Amino acid sequence: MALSRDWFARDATVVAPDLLNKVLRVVDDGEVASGRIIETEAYLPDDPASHTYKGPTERNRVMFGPAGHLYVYLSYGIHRCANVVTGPTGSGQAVLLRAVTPIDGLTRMRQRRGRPDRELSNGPGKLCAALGIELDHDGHDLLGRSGISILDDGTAPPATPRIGPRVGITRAADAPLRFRTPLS
DNA sequence: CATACGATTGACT
DNA sequence: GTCAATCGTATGA
Repeated sequence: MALSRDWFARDATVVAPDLLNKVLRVVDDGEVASGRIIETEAYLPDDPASHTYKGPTERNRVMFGPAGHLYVYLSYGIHRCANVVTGPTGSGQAVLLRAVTPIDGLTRMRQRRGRPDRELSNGPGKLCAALGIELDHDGHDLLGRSGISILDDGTAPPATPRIGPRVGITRAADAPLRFRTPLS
């Protein structure tokens, strides 16, 4: 079932671990691709590592908008990274989706990625490529009936998620804001 | 206007 | 393990 606006409007440090085991689904022209979220990272207000740290800009405007929307940006001029906007409107926080395990649309994912199954969607740029998330999706409402959505299929989040430092950033990298489902 | 850099990935030694 | 690719954004002249 779909998640509510209030569910997303909680603090990023709460939403990030709660997103684990939720299903990220992309419907494009009737074609479905989906995966179970297994790794996330929280980006907070007044977080030196967050894109919102220096205030609103053209790129990060979605992060200052209402929760439950998708923030997509171009990373290293090549890759796309997808985030879920969280918290009160205007607070500028989000959760980065770092990895999913494929559920539906495996054939299309292999086609898009051209990599071994293990590397289909085990990274923030990889999952966007595998699921077909584009820069056009920046600002997309996850509660809408079309396109990209996040669903609860009844699988509970892990009782004890593995928590660690964030990855691939240069500032405040030591903050324990990275959440991952323990290996089965 | 000019330029340095990044919430990454994939190829290569 | 190391390192180049690649370009929008931010920052400074």
